[in-house]
Amino acid sequence: MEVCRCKPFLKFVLSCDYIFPSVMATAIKSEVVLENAMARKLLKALSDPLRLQIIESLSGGERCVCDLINEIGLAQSKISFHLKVLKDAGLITDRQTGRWVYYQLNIDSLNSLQDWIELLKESSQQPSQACK
Amino acid sequence: MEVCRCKPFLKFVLSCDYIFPSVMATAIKSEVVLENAMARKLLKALSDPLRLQIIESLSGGERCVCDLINEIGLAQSKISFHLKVLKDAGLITDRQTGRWVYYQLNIDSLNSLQDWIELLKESSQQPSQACK
DNA sequence: TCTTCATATCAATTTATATTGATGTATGGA
DNA sequence: TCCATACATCAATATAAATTGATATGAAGA
Repeated sequence: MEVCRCKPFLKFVLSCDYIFPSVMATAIKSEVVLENAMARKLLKALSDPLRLQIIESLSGGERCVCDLINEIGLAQSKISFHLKVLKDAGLITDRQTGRWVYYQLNIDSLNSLQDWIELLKESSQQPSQACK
Repeated sequence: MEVCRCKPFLKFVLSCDYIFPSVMATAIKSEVVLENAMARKLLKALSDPLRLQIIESLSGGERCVCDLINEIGLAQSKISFHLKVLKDAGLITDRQTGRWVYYQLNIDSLNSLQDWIELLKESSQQPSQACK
């Protein structure tokens, strides 16, 4: 009995939001295989211009919401909304100190995304053909 | 005169749809720096479940639209719509033979995306801080 | 030329996402 | 305890994207 190897090519390993332990912040490769659904969440979060602007801001280091509001110059509710989307995707983490909430870029999520793309590439470079 | 290095950290090099010459199909690294807008287009294109399914199909090799319709089992106009989005993002290329149009995954676009993410990571790992 | 098949495109609708302005919540200082 | 600040959340609206069913295009065979 032969099985067609064309279709499902990405291993489904993780399925929740607890994917990026900040513990492994120094890892170069993520060692974590993203589930497609999680990868899509990351991709969609990054694909918005405002959110990308936030990410760029955070790439300069930790920022509180008020910093971001000043840097980007937009309504607070707007910034908060997009911070939530980014946080839900695992791209950023937050930390509260007094009245301030500081957000930080989560490099692990970017590593995981790179690895996920790598898998996509690898699976497509197999010489397997036209299973029909 | 000091310039704040916090903000703009991605080089803007290319700005049109002619980014991925199929010529360089064997390159491992893309050698192409994606403009943010183009990167966002790629990210958004990949973030849709149906389009990802199409990409997965195409990772098994070239497919005509009718193949995709059979494999995925959805309306033709739907498939065509998403193929267009993927093509506009540079993720796939097409080639017509008679009545059939064959689509193929463009690995270069994935390389470029990986490199773009790499830049994002690198810029955020600089010890530059709090320019305010 | 007429017909069929493969695919693209379109207009109308539905669904998802983002924006806005307002209100809620928790913290710290007076 | 009262007020101001920092941020989150919400309801209403606006905008963008996807779906649907129909029609258009263009190639190939009769």
